[in-house]
Amino acid sequence: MHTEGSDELRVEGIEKIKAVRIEKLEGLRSAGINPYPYRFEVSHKIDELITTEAALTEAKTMLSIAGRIMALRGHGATTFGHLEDRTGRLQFYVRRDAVGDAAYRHFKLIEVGDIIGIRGTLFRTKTNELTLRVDDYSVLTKALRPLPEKWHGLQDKELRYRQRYVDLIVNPSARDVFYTRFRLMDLMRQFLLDRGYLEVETPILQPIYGGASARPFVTHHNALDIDLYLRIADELYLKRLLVGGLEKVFEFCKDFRNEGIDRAHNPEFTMMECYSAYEDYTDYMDMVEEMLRTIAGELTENGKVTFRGDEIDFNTPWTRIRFFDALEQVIGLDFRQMGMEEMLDVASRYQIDLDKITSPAKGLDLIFSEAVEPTLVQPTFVYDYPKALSPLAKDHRSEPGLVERFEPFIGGFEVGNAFSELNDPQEQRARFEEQAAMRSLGDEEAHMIDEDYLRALEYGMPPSAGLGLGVDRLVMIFTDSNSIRDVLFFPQMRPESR
RNA sequence: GAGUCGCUAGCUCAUCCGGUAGAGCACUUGCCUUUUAAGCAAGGGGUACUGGGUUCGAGUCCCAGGCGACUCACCA
Repeated sequence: MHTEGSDELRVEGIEKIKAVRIEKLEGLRSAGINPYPYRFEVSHKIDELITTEAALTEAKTMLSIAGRIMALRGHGATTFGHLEDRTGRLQFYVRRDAVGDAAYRHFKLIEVGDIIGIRGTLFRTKTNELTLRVDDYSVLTKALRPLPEKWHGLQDKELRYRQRYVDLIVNPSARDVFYTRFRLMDLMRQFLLDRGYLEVETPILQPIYGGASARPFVTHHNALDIDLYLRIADELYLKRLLVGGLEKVFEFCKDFRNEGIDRAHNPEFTMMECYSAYEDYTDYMDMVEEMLRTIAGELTENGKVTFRGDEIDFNTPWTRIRFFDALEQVIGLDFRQMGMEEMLDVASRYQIDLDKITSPAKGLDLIFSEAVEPTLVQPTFVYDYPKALSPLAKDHRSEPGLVERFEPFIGGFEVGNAFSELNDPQEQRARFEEQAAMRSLGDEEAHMIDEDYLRALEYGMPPSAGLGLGVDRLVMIFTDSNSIRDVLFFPQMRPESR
């Protein structure tokens, strides 16, 4: 790319800044220095230097670290700067008489944002800052663009989301969120592996979508000439594996739902779904409680997190309340025997759009979301849901009209969904047919009839508990993030114009 | 989807009632061998999101569009 030439003087703005940096890059090349070499021998990460300083200084150990230059302060024949690697930030000190005239001259072609490796020994400056005295350095990567302002960092949320790589360079708080995210996923994975679960993978491209109520993305396979759906859940595949005898399985499942984007929703998001043969939903309430207590214990000092100003405590046993009891507790009415008219009256008190109440079950669902959910700040299980809302859950063993289902709530957020899994193939077929009827009435989110899944159930699926946890939402709670975009590296955005 | 707010230098932000578009950081140049938010000094850098309109004159007022943020409504 040749942007220079006769009108070089007219190159301004970011192009001018890049041109200057390219000029320095060429300066390095003409001095025989490759600005993009292949490797560098790193002896220590910066946090190791900090923690083992005394021994290293005592032994005058020759050290090497690598990272990005975040600050430079030149003073003629000396230069101070800060180098940052994944573990921390360290001051370095370059002297002309230590590195030599030529190397010092070439060092002037290095600037903030470049990645370098340095070798030297530790000392403390007269202001007592731990510093690496540089004997020798290597340019590792020349950067052509300047970093954002060092004090305020990158503030513009749009830029932070679109150019996450820059956000991660300059905003430590952004890095922290993602370290927490992936540590949480590791802890969840280890918790399940420790209990004999097998981590599996199931299809993302599915000929029939199911396992949740949502509109899917559709794509097309050319060779087979069929439409395929990006999965909205992996539930029905994991339960096929239970039929196959795998007994305990889980998957970190990227799901895709073709719906709106807002603070709590991204078109692709991550669920963790797990299933265990010979257990039921009460076992899984215990497990979820223990899992989150374990995770909170590892991620926090005291098992407590602050989310939107509320302190959430994972140490104490969770509140467990039945769906209708929760409604009664908040609203003061028994919804079990309530007629449609009275329900509509209640719904109108909570500013619910009455047109959305297409069935008694839907009305209960909406009233619950509006009136009860926001009150469930401390970890709470709501259980024993109306059957009509749960086509994949098993009938309640003693209460007709209910299913053995629970949802964990934290910080006013629904963070998951679990049940004793319906494994009666005839009952499942009947439930699918109800869904199909709703579909034909125009409910695009109702389930499709999955004949292969029914065939699998006909071979026999052991009594099982199943659970889906919304990973993104849990990360939001553990990082006190207000938006799902803050816990996804690359949230979905409209394409940049131009 | 609705409402509110925002978009000015690479970044962070000013520009008061419509009157020549400014600062800090970054960058360039000079000086400087323990500095540190930024050593000291000087200098360069602008399609004010886009397109219309009003006006002698628009970053500023009006209209339309683009992108985003926040709040609300719905789905995890």
